[in-house]
Amino acid sequence: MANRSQQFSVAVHILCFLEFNKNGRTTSELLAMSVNANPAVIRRIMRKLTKAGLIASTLGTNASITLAKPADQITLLDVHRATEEENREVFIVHRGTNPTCPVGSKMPYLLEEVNAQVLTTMEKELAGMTIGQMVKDGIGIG
Amino acid sequence: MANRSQQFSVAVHILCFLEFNKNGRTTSELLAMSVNANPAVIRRIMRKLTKAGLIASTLGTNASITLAKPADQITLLDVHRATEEENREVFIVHRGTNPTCPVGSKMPYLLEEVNAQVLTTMEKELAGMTIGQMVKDGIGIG
DNA sequence: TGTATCTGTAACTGTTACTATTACTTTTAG
DNA sequence: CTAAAAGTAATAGTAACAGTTACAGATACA
Repeated sequence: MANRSQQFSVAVHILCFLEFNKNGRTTSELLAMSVNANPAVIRRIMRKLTKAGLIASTLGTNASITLAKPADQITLLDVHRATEEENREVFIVHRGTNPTCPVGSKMPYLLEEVNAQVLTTMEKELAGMTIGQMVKDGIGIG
Repeated sequence: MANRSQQFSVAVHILCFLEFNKNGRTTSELLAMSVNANPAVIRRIMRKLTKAGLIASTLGTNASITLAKPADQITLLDVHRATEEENREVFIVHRGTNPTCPVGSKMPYLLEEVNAQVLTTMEKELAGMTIGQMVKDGIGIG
């Protein structure tokens, strides 16, 4: 498949952590410890989640990070779109084909069609899963 | 998504070309011209397709490459499994999480479950598409 | 039987995209 | 005013892939 980033994984992790720890204060450093990554990496992904309206954060000494809406209303499709917006390919469509060849000239279009179909199916699947479910079923209410 | 390789794309291209040109002789150099890539790249992918029983090739002066079975019986799932066998992740599962954290210790397993579900759905979709269809509908019989 | 052609394969290089890291700015509670 | 934490940018390190070169192995054909 097409993208080699763990941003989706880490984003789901962040959101699950926020739900799990909703009664405590969560900082990027705390998240970094749970994910086992650099705080700057966490903040880089947070930026996307904030832009997508999934989390909110405050600044200053007692700064904290929280979910921007109930965990049951955050689907994995929301997370996927937030982190992989630029990358809409399930597999990389090779576009540098030979335009003078009857096959080569049509392949990119055909592959784009295949990709679109698969992506749609995949997104439908992701839309049925929520952060709330994952925490309830997989981690338990903290 | 998880893999940044165009091998699936090129593999589909190769198979479509073989079906389209089934009355002519196809060489790796001809394929390389259509794909617009180095013949060695073509042969690298051919190796996987041969191993998967999708194509057959002969050696020597009049060597040629052919489909090993009717194009209607080659699904995109076959192609996907042939090229992405080692890469069973739709997104990269981050496994280096903190094992002493109640969230971090469970995330890899939870993400693997999500991945398995999405992958299954995706594979079902790919199983419904064949090389035969693509050539018939998208390129036309040569 | 020798030679040309083409696949099979291995090794190396270049490129690209991602994570890790560092450092600095901005904001806000006390 | 100071400390703590998010926001952000720039750089370095790393890993995976495509591109390339080179050569070995097989076979048709003269």
